[in-house]
Amino acid sequence: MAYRQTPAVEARLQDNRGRILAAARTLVSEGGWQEAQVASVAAAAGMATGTVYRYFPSKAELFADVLSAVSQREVDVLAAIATSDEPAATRLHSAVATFVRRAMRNPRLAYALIAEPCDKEIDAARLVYRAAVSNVVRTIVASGQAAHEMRDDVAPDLAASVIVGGFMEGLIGPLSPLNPRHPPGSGDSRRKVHSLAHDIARLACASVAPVSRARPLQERRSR
Amino acid sequence: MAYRQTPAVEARLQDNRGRILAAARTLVSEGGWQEAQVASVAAAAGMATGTVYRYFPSKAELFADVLSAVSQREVDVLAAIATSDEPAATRLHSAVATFVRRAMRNPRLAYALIAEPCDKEIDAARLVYRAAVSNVVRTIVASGQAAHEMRDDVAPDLAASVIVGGFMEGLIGPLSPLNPRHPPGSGDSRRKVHSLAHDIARLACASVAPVSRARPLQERRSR
DNA sequence: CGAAGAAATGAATTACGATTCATATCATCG
DNA sequence: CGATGATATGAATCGTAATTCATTTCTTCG
Repeated sequence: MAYRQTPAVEARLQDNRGRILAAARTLVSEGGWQEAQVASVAAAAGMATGTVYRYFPSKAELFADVLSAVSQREVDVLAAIATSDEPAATRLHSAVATFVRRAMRNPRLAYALIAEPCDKEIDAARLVYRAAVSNVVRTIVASGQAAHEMRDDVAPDLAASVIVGGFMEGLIGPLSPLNPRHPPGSGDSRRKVHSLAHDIARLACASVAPVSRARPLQERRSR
Repeated sequence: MAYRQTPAVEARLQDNRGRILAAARTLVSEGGWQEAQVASVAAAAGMATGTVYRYFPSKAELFADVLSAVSQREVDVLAAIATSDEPAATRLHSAVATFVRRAMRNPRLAYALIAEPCDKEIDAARLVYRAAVSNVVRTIVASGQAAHEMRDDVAPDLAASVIVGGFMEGLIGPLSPLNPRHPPGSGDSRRKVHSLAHDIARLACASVAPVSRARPLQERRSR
């Protein structure tokens, strides 16, 4: 017996893993999924291709981990908002607007993670993320309904799905074209981002606003 | 010169093209994208693999055409509703509910075309479809705003994106799991489908309902 | 019928990047 | 140092369908 893992080594291994994740994240955020190749990641992390496979069993798992790391942070932010003691509508507005604003801080990355066409396996990982976000929103809606601050004639899961789908789709347009890139540092005219966030959040809130008894139900129509 | 295209031949060619599209559509609607292989399509259409390439330049274009054919029908249906002379809210409700109901008639196909992870190239074609649907919805919203029947403090494009993203996401859950399959013919308890459609449509309508002056803006909370 | 060109065939080729693995290098410790 | 096992390397391999193309079969018309 001439080997037992040293803390120094363990640290290096840990660090390598982090470097791989960071490199992968950077590549995606710069070139989208097109650049997301295992060999490129390895090169960017300063190691050989095969080494990546000592840390991740497959490309799909590697990028699923990237997705999950980035996403978990967002979910945490939303969860914090969701559990604050504001009224439900306020929390919903804040959650949606915050999500939008944060996404707009790195549009290329957000676009890649949310909407850009990518490998089937990676795409599948998005479902988990969406479900997590949807779950936080469901929490808000459910509490709003319990407090009679939100319409309670729709299941909270359904309302949450619709809201999440709505604000994500609303984001895609502004994120996607990768239009005239703004000089780095200006992010995107603060004003525009802010008002986009506000608009999307208003739409989200409106969909579950309490039905005023005064204003008769909109659609009479059946088909 | 000993050849000039005969109408009979032209008809056969045309027919072949149709058979390929039909076979492709059937395969997707039965097995999702997993079954969507050029060789399978050829076999299902009763011809050799290479023949498919005499009609379509690539797999991606073939399936993009399938997508576009199916989608165009839906867009047409929506467009008809959009141009009826009902109030805007009625049209919106009807458009959304109709879309949902129709999608639920063939959940497997709808799921594949709307949400199932698939090839990058095919996924890209979905954007075109979504844009077309969104465009119809935009029309409705814009007219509703013009008639002061819908809130006009959001750009119609944005509202349309949010609405479309919302109802599509709301659909995915019910479509996706491919849960306990219902015996063919029952489609899915009519009642359930109908109420799902109604619920989703209500959420969509609510997001652009006019802001009642009485009830102060959403995130302020009335009291 | 048969020449000429069109269309169909399907086995073989290709493309492409993920994944492997024999080899080299590094870390530990007696 | 040198033995032992861990870790890293990166060129070679693999897997999977899409795509091609030399050959065959069908159509047209003199």
